[in-house]
Amino acid sequence: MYAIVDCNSFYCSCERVFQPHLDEKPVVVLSNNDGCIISRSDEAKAIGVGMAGPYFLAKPLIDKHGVEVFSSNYNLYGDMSRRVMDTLKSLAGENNVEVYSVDEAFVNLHFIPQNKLREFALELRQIVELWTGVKVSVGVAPTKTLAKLANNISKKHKIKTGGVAVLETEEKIRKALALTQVKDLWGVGGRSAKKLFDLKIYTGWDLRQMPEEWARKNLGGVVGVRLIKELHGKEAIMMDEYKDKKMIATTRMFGNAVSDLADIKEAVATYTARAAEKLRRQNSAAGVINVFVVTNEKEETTAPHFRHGPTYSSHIILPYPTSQTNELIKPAVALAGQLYQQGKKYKKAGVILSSIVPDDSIQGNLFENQKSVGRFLMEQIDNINFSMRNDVVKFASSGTKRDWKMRKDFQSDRYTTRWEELYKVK
DNA sequence: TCTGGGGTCCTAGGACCC
DNA sequence: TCTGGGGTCCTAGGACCC
Repeated sequence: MYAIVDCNSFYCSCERVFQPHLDEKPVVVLSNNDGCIISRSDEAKAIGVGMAGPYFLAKPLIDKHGVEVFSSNYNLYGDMSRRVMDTLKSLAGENNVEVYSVDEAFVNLHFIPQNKLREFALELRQIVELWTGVKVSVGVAPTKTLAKLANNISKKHKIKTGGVAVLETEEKIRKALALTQVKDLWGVGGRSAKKLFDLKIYTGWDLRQMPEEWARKNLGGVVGVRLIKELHGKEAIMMDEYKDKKMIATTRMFGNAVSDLADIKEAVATYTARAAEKLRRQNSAAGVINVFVVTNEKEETTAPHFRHGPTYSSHIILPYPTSQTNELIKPAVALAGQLYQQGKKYKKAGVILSSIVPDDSIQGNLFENQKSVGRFLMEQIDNINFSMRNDVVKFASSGTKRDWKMRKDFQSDRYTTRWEELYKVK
């Protein structure tokens, strides 16, 4: 049996831990650049604030009801996430916890007897809240897909379920599936949902009746087969141990559209430095660097209400894999220079590192002289930047003025990761 | 005026090989 | 005019996730 533990309105909950007067009040958290709404408290949902909608559209509603608004504070959320995950690991054992996202983890419950499942799930829930201040919902079932389904149920009926739903019998699974629309199943996105709807397959139970071979042909091949199996309670998606990332990206919208090559280069250099830090944190090196820019040109698109300009991208295969900021910034900035077109306005840029290998197994290139600033210097920079403020030490090409930096008009303090922003009791 | 930012896995099809 | 039958590796793009 598996549990999925999911933090309720995670980003909002993090803000509330340090501003308890906002409990029971409507709260929302915005994406970078204060663009979209990415987390809503139950009270905000009740008022009718939509998910992932643009902030400016929801603003009248938000003002009318006095909804508390926060810019995203990823330093805080990242640290709170670590605390929640550490708590789960201490209760269930490190090897039984798979961190699935910033606010979700699967827990393998093989060590819990059938008649104690609910008890243990409730304990997880209570202790996480006690130790971190974050409320979670727990779904328990024979497979990950069904556990996600149980979790949806526990969330939808918080009061009745106590935040915990356990699907341990065929009867309960059947009922739950019959009450669930296919689009709400884990692994069914918009495209498949529409296809299924056209085929008159409406509920999870309907879908479970379909043969695996049908799913192989009509529902994304092996992906569809796995889904059907999981709905039958046959485990097809196993616990995953932690794996290094195969791709590392740092991309941002600009606060304002920029047209200067110097600004673009500055942004790309900064993103590269950030991506290189992520790379070093997992002791990897990258063999390919990809840079892209997005203009604000109008473009014919299938989604006219959500207009991005065209994306221009290009990549370089590095002479040898590296994780050193200076070795990555040079080609990245060069790519930015190639992509840049005078007279266009740019609203976004990004850097993607791929062909990632462990950095202790870097294959030397016979023809390149691998003289390096050395990992030592990188480590020192990372340590200083981490323990002090961000970016006390940075590369000159990252610039210093950053006109292109994003908007963050409502940011809370980084209570748990910066001494000078520590939560003040009095 | 203003619309995140990450990731994963899978498949199809092309290039190339014998 | 006729034109096999495998393989592998790589990439782009689709679909999905939070």
